[in-house]
Amino acid sequence: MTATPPGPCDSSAAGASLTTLPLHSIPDLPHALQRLLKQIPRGRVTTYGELARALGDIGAARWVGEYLAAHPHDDGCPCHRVVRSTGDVGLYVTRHSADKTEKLRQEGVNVADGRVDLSRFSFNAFRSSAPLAALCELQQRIPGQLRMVPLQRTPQHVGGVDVSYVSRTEAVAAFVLVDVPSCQLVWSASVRADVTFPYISGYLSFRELPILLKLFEAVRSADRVPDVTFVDGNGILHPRRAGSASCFGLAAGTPTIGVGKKLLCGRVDANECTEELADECAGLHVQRIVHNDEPVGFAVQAGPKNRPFFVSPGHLTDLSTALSATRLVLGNRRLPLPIAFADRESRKEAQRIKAQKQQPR
DNA sequence: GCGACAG
DNA sequence: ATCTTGTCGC
Repeated sequence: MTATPPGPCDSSAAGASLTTLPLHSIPDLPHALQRLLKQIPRGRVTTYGELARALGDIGAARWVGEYLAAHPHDDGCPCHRVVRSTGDVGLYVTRHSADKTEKLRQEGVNVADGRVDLSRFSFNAFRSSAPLAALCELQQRIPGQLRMVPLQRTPQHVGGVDVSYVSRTEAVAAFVLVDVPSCQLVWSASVRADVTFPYISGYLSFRELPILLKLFEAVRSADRVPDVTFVDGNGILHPRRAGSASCFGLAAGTPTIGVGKKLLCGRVDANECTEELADECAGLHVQRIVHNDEPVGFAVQAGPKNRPFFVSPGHLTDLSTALSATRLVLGNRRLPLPIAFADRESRKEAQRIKAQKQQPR
């Protein structure tokens, strides 16, 4: 007998545990960025993209820009030394680019026509542990631990989870329990938590996993664990097959299905896929999503005037199950009902908390 | 200048 | 995701 090579979604790995997802070591990205910032010498500049690269992924450039535009700032802060890759001075934390230009000139950086000559002034020799590169490597070990298997039976209870934000640092996660086949919302719960990891495309799980696990603990305590849970984020429809639905399913040890409103990666197969459809849902369009020559999910259009959504298996489900379960809970809305309900509940709870903070009595 | 990268 | 005026449609 020849050994089976461990491939993506292979079922040879041991049972999932929290050690496979070391949540205790999620890096403090804002702190890492602050440390990099201090390394830029007086009289030199760097770019948002170079800082992102030093953090371990150029994809974090947008967050670097957003963070520096509104961060804890003081007199000694060197954030004026970060400019756009074009050389344009760019935005400043004071909202006045002229302040940034003035500070640069004071330390000998020429600014002509709103631009810096990067070939003369740029600094890129950062010392960094590249925390995002480490997270990327962690993600690459996820797919081998996922179980792509069908559900044992038709689900009777389907869960949905979504996260809303009360502020930049505080989140609310809501869980809804939907009965099948009535599609009625039969129970819901929510939890609050501080969130410090930023949103960076491809790393959503590190932002939302802690609060999702806290939420699922509450679900367990109430003995309301569903047969499968829909998550507001992709499953294996991810550059490294490690979307938030997959990571959540793995960490919680529960079957999950991912739902995205935009296509994160891969391409929509031009051919309508008719085989998976036992066509009883009129006007339902389904097309395969292929990434790196692998089928990873489906684009589902519920109704002719709806934009499609993108469904993929997370953990303890497979492609076929993800689609069939979706059809079980597809109401008249654009999105599967567990996602629509969880979205509504988490927003409602976030609004309630905001109002309560303004009017404490 | 345009397109682009879940939430 | 959130912010946020007006606008469109059921």
